[in-house]
Order: sequence, then C-alpha cells, then structure tokens
Amino acid sequence: MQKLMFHSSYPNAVMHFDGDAFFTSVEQSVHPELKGRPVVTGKERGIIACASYEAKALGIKRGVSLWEARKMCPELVVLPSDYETYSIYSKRMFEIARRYTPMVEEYSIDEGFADLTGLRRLHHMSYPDIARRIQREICEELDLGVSVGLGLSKGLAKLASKFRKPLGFTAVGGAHVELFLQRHTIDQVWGIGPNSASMLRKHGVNTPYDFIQRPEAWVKKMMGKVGDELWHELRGHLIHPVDPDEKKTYASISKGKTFTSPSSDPDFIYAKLVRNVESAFIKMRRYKLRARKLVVVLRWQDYRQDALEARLNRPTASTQEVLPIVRDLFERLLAPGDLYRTTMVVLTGLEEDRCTQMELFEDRLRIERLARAARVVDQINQQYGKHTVHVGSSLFLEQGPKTDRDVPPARRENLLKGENARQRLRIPRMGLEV
DNA sequence: TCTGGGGTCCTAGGACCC
DNA sequence: TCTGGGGTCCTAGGACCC
Repeated sequence: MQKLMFHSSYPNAVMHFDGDAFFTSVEQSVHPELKGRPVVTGKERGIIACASYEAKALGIKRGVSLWEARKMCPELVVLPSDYETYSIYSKRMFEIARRYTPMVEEYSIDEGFADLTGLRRLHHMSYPDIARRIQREICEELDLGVSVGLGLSKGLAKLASKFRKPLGFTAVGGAHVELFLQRHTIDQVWGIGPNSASMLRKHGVNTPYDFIQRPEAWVKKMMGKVGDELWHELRGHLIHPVDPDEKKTYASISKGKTFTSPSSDPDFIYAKLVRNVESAFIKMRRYKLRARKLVVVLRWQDYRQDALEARLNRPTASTQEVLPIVRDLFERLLAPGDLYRTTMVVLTGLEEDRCTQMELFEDRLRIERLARAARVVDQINQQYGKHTVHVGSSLFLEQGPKTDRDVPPARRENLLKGENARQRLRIPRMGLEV
C-alpha cells in the first residue's frame, strides 16, 4: 500500500471560499433589520432558491415550495431574487481575494478558488494565515459569512470548505490528508454524484480514503478519465489548476420555462416558446455570439420530453430570421391535445458574431436590416424593460391559456420508445420574411 | 428531493476518408 | 467484393455541478 508523501505541508496551496447562504446573507447585509430572522429568496418562482441559517434551523431548505415553507414558519421573510445586487457583492468578494493573488477563479456567483502557492514570503505569512486574512476581510468589509478550505488541490480545498459551515475554516496539510478523507462519505466528494456513489459503495468504497487506496487502474477502469483525475486530486496532486481567466463565452445558451399549470393550448404553448427564444437570443447578442443550431424541447406533464433540432444554414443572431423555423419545429413536435408543462429552446454551435459571410443570392440588405432592427429592439428593451418590444405571437401570453375542454384525447404514437427521441431536420434555407 | 433553470465535460458509436 | 488498419469529425446521451 502506497503512502502519501509530501516534502512540505503544502507543496501547493489552493484555497476555496464559499459564501454561506449567499443570497440571503447579501439581503441581510443590505437590510440589517433582517439579521437574525428567517429569510428566503425565490419569491418569483415559488420555490426557495436560498434559505438563511435562521430559516434552515426551522427545517426550511432549498427547493421547498413557498407555501409549504410559510406553513412551517408563518413569520418567514420571503424575498425575490435580486441577482444584480448579488453580483455586485460577488465581484467585491473576488476583488478582496485578488489583493493577495491574481490567481483567483470565479467558479460561480458565490464561490471561488485562489492559488496561494509561493506567496508566503511575499505576505510574510503562512498559507493558512493568508487564507484566514482573506476570509476575515470578506466577512468584515462585506458583512457576509464565507467558509474557507485550504488544501493541496481544488478537490481537497472544496471538501475542506464544506467541512465546517458557516464561517468555517479548515486547512488540510499534506500530513493530514488521509485522516481528513476518512471523515467523509464518498458522496460528499465534488464530482461524485448519486450514480457513481452507489456504484462505488457496491464495491466497498465508502469514503474518499477508500477511494484513494484503490489502485489507479481500477478507478480508471470503473470511472474513466473523470475518476482518474479525481483520484489524483484527492491524493493532493494539482490536476485542475486554478483558472483566473474571466469567462466570456458560452458553448450553449438555453432558456426554458415551466407553466404553473400544464396546458394543451397550442397558441399558449407556442407563445411561451417564442418568449424563451427571444430571451435566449437577447442573451446571445449580449455576448456577441451567433448560433448554428437550434433545438426546441417540449416537456409533457409527466416529465417525458421530446426535442427537434434544426441546423441553420447560416449562423445567426436574429430572432426574426429564426422564427419561421421555430414555428415549423414546434408544429412537428406538438401532439395536439397533450398536456405540456415546459417549453425550452437551446442554442448551440455558438461562435463569435463577426461579419457574416453572405451567400451569393441572399438579400444582403434585408439581412442587415434585420440585424439593425434586433439591435434597436435590444436597446429599447434594455431601457424600458425586458420584452417591452416583442414578437406578436407572444401576445397570447396576456390572454392566458384557453380551456382544453374540447380537444381530442391524448395522442402519443409519434413518440418513439426512447423518452428522448431527438430527430434531426435540415432546413434548406432560412425564412427571411418579416 | 418526484423534478426549477442553466450550464459543462466525457464517451461510445457512426459516418466518412485514406 | 471482401479484407485490414487507422484517423477525424460529429452526435446523442450520461453524469455532474451551482
């Protein structure tokens, strides 16, 4: 059996910091009168996005419906999510970490990594002291709790920051890795989901320690590349370096929405879909991207779903240009009379929206007009609110769903056996009518 | 956790080419 | 027509994350 060997306590020092109940903590920081009270966010969706520790103490958790939470706690403070403010706090949190190193990765709105390796001399402090210092400055300046983990790799740092919460601080030096890993269950490891966890348990791997004791070849065979990388990370090898680059692009953009009560009204469902298409395209244009592929997804009341995909013959960022295709996909997909709960659109094959290569016979003027129109619409919506200017067919949204009393009985035979019969469709030429 | 919304990466298998 | 070997690209689906 191999022993883990380290020449110093921290051949590399990775810090993970994680906002404690971030959204509600920001709310309590902005509105001090909410401190000590049970607060949740997520009012806009009817389910709890984040619960303060006071609310958690009363048994209120993420994902619980609001009416259920109110039943458990009548004096619950329910707030809508205010992402703008959360983002400002988030930026400030990362800026504080960057006082000590430029190697800071913004992993998500409320958590990040910092690579402290080699900074002891510069700051005249040990690694744990640097990490504590960053933690203290965030807590004091932002009036916000964060939990911090320090370890030899991202995986270990992340496990450490979760170990004690809120306001936790856990540093795992090389000598303590094995002991530390024995104190966890395998499903607590970042990257091990329910599926891998149950597979591993069947093979007698119950803790991360059991995991790193298995031969590398076994892990590789059972879990492939991901498992192998995890094996190294938990042994303290820095496989995934801290990446300080700002994320500025997307591989895909999707927008989906579930209706509060399922509907079989084609106009209503289509209107919802178009609204998602508009939102997705707005986001795409904001990042100066265009799409080569578009997928329309409809989900039934019983959570099965089906999708159709169109490859665009020219990448585009114009909602108008793509709408006839969306209509077409929608009509092929919809089973009249069936009850649906969600529409979704996925934009993929994204690329930078540089000057478009025109095809020989395409109407250049019209395409440019469409692009200009889209920009103007974006500006208006930015100024006066999202969806101030929108596609006519989404007007149905204001009327609400029709009753589905006189629709034909459910029809499912166009579904293949598999739940996700994704079909492909090539559209020879995009509709350019406005 | 019977299911909200938005992402990423990996892999196996098919198509196509030499 | 079959056999052999090898490479690339793409897609669908799985698994996981916040």
